[in-house]
Amino acid sequence: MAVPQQILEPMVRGLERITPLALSDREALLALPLSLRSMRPGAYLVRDGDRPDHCALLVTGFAFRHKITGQGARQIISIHLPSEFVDLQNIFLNVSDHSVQTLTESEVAFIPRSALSDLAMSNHAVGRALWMQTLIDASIFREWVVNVGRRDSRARVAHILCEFSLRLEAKGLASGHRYELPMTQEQLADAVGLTSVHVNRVLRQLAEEGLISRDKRSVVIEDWDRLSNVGDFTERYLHHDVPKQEAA
Amino acid sequence: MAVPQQILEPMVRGLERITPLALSDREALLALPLSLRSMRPGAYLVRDGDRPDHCALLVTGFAFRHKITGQGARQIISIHLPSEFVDLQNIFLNVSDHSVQTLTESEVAFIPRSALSDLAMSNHAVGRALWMQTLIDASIFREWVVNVGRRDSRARVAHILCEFSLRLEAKGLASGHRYELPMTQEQLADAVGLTSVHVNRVLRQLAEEGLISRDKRSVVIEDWDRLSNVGDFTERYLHHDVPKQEAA
DNA sequence: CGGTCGTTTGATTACGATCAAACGAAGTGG
DNA sequence: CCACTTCGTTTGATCGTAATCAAACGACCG
Repeated sequence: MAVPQQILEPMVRGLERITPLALSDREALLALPLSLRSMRPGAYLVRDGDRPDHCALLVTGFAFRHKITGQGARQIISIHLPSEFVDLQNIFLNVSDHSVQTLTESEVAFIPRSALSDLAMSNHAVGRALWMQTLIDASIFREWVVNVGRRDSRARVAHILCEFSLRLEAKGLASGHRYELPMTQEQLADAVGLTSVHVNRVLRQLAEEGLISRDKRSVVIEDWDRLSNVGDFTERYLHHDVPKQEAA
Repeated sequence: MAVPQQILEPMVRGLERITPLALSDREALLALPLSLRSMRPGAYLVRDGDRPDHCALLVTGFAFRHKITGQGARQIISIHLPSEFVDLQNIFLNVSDHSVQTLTESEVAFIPRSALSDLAMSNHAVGRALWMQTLIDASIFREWVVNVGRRDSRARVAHILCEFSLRLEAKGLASGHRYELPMTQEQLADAVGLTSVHVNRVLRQLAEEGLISRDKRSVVIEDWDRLSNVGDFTERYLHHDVPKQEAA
């Protein structure tokens, strides 16, 4: 269980990787009101069509956003790691256009929309950081359009494995291209626009070729160069280098 | 050729459809410095990897954003109508993660990044409006992920035809579900993740069934109910109703 | 120990890609 | 003004990737 003062701290550190924050900015963020709830795997944080009065922040655990088509097919639109906002767009958009569910047992901080939007409007640095976070989210959506629209099955799976590795490592949640993938193959399939049967075959083949190894949910990228090549992976879209670029 | 004072006016009206602006907010937007350029079809406004020092606003004409995969395939990520910003995320992201090209002969206003970000940070209403515009862009990206990830070819094409119709009508650029589609079938194919050959067959079939009719680039949606049903189209993701919802 | 959920494997099908070619419209230059 | 090119559309034939259908297996859990 997260200690109260530490609940928002990783989120603040995440924003600081995007843009500099003064001590007062950090304190304002840490002082945000919130209600903390434990959620079981598969619990809904937001439903398509909701008019949420709060934004959800993952304190611990993983979550995903998705939409269901009229034919009942599911497309997963993004995966979220601990310390990330899962529906920051609801700070200003009134009706949610998609659903968010936990992947794992999670602790979720619900922050009132008004408190978040007031802070974003009154504090320039915080507003800028939150806005930039939504811009980076959008960049990842764009890459996912490309992934499902123009890559074959091998590349799609390889690409998403590379993305997870870098995002987890950027948060210090993994190292050495080794991590726990908190998704079933069916969820992975819905993230890359394939069937779970086919994802299974692709994963097996990537393992046979020595690009990755797997055990249960754990993934090790054994050959980053070849896997990122197969997955046509370039990290620019993650914008992990934003502050460094500013200095350049 | 646009008259100087009127260059930014449609953009301002677009932002006002999103969130209320005071007279002073409108004047601040209209006073933004810009350099206006005429561009031929296919001209690049931004290139993947650029560090732009300005944001591009389409004054007249149409444009699209895209990425090219390592295998040379192109995925179109969004289409932009007159009066829209085509790369508003570059207000805060330093390196562009995709390219933007005109579809048609266009007039483009290049606004210095610093002028736009200074205004967004100093003027709450303008900042909020621009932020919301980037959030709506992101919502459309999410729907496109679903479109290319989980819909069959008929639905993909029908869906995008419905989207264009509503977006054009919202700007007063079309009415009666009748409009000029400023794209080749190959560009349409790259937007929906298909080949141009297959898009051609789908369009022909939709026309044979009486859902649409076509002549050159002009499209008429003859049966909105059936086409939106085939395309699994729901307009929520366009967030055209944002202000009305606020009042509710 | 049965039951559920997720993974794995095999057999067959089908949707959209690919390859190929003709056609039409618009633009260019002799 | 007409040949000629270029670009986009259209149609046909064949191919291949991933979907679908089906079933067994393994792990975890009550």
